[in-house]
Parts: sequence; C-alpha cells; structure tokens
Amino acid sequence: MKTPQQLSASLEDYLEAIYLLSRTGKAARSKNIAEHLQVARPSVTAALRTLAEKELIFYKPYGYITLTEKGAWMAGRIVRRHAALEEFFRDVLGVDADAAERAACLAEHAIGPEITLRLTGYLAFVEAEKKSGHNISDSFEAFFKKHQQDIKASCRRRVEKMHSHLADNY
Amino acid sequence: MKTPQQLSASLEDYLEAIYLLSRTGKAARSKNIAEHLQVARPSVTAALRTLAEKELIFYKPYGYITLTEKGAWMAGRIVRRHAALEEFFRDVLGVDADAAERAACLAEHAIGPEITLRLTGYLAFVEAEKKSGHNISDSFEAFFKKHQQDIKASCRRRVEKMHSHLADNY
DNA sequence: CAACATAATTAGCCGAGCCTAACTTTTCAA
DNA sequence: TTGAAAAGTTAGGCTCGGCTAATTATGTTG
Repeated sequence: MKTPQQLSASLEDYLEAIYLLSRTGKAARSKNIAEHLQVARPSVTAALRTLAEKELIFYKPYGYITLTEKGAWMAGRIVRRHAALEEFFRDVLGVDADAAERAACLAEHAIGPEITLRLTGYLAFVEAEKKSGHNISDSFEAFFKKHQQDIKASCRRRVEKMHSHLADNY
Repeated sequence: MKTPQQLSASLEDYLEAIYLLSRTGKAARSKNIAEHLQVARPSVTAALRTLAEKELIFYKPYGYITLTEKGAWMAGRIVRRHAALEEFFRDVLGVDADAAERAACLAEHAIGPEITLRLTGYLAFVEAEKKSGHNISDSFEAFFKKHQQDIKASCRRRVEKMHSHLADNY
C-alpha cells in the first residue's frame, strides 16, 4: 500500500533542503535548514513537525534531522526533478545559470513523475545527439539569435490583436 | 514608468480566466469565472476587487467584467506562457494532452519572460527543423521508447546510492 | 407590478505558511 | 561547574486564498 503523500511546495522545499544538507556533509540541523531556505527558525520547526508526522524524517527536538526511507525516496524524486529542470533551462534553452536555478526552484513543484521522466529522457536525447555529431543546443542557439526579433514581434502582434478585440466594451 | 505588477499565481489564474472567457464569447461574469476555475463565487468577488485595485480589470459590482489595457497586456503574457508550456509538454516531450494541460496550469506561474521567450523560440526551432526534414520530436520519441528503461533504472540507482548514504544515522 | 429565481456580495471562518519576540534547552569555555 | 552564547521552540499575530451561510441586487414572468 503506497502512500501517495502529496506534499505542498513548501514541504518539498524543506525535504529537499534536508537532503542536500545531509549530502554535502553539513549537518541537517534546524539552523542550517533555515539558512538554506532563507526562512526564520520557527518556520522550520513547524515544517519539521509536519514532515515527522508524515514519517518522512526522524525528528527529535534539539537533535539532528535525518530522512526516513520514505523521506529519502521522496527527496530523491524532488532533487532529480529539480536537476532536470535546471539542466533543461540552462543547457537546452540557454538560459543563464542563475535564472535557470531560480526558475527550477519555482517550477519544480508543478511537474509530476511522468513529465520528469520524459524531461530527463529529453536531456539524454540531446546528449546522445551531440555525441553523434549533431548539437541541438548549438543549432537552437543560432536559430534563436537569428529569429529572436521575429519571435518577440509575433508575440507583440498577438497582444495587439487581443487589444482590438477587447478594448471597447465598458 | 513600467509597473512591474507581480501577480500571485492565483490572481494570474483569474486574469487568464477572464481573458479566455472574453475571447470565447462567453460573458466574463462572476459566475462563469467561478465555474471556469472551480472555486466558490465569493472567492471570485475577492479576487476581482484585488484585480480592479491593480487596475487590471474594469469591475462594477453586479456588472460585466472586462480587461483594462494593462490587464489585457498581462493576460496576453500569461496566456502565451501557458500555451508555450503546454505545447512543449505535449508536442516535444510527447506527454498526453490532458497531463500536458494540467502541468502547464501549474508550471506557468513559475517561469518568467526570458524563459517564456526561449521556450517559444525552441518550439519554433523544432518546427523549423521539421520543415527542413529533421523531425526532432519523432527522433526523441524513438529514443525515449528505446531507452526508457535505462533512464528509469539510472534514477533508481541514484535513489539506492542515496539510501546507503543516509540510512544509518539515527 | 409583484414575487420569485438567479446572480452577486457581505460576513465570518479556516488552514497554510510565514513572521517577531520571548522563553527554554544545550553547549562550551573560563 | 557555572553561566553566557547559540540553538531551538513556544506563543501569538499576519496575509493569502479558499470556504459556507446569509443577505442584497437584478431581471424575469405571470
């Protein structure tokens, strides 16, 4: 009997932070989590209690925090999803690293396992193509540089069309 | 002087709904918006007041709702962003139409203008490639079918590695 | 034109998730 | 070993975005 365990975006962030802190050697303590997520310490306490209730972490007040098996499994999914998005934004779309990171943080809570899998697959595909001499990202970058103005313009045109459609009924 | 006007995800949804209702001929009235977004009517009233305060809609109690110029401009961006994501999930990643739609609804609030532009550009790129005889989506679909198991397995392996790393310190 | 149906709003509530200020527990060093 | 600093938690309050129930406005029809 699997527990579907839909976590809120916020709780996913906490779980991810705990995983990342554990992984990089830094202790997963309340304070570190607060710093990592840029939230006040009491917010962390509340989140930890919720995660503990859901049996995703081992949590004793004033102690270290570790992931349960279920928690580690979920954290794994969350981290991979994040990585796939960030990599896609950066390496395929050519968004600069910072913006890619920020967008991934926000978008990650929206995409489920199916899309994550296909996204990961797509990244592998682009990689494989590159190895057989066809660099899709480079081709796209050239295409984008060349047609950027057209793309922007086509957006603007659509906006104008909409305006004429909507402007006069009040 | 541009108004940056960062809307919440929820308000973006309301603005998008008003736009879509106007567009498809159905009157943008409180009731229709509630139906479209599957929320209770009083929730709509509150949202409309906020949007009116921000001068994105014309709103008189008990009347029809229309977009201001600023509102129409923002709605346009929101709708294009949504469309780009949905199209990408469906036509490039090959996710089924329903799931693509649902994911787009959630993810759209996370991506900004820069990424929307590049995403739109990427879709145009894939389209252009197809016209010159190179169908990237088909190639990907074949690749995905072939390597799906490997991709899943590589995910699983990473999870297992993580478990061994985390399992024993509590 | 009165009365009823429908649409919309008001009033009041709730939960999630954040915050600050104050208090408690733990740690560490003189 | 004791007391201050650091870490953590409790208490209480805020905003956002939902909800229901009750009320008011609109419009429709006999």
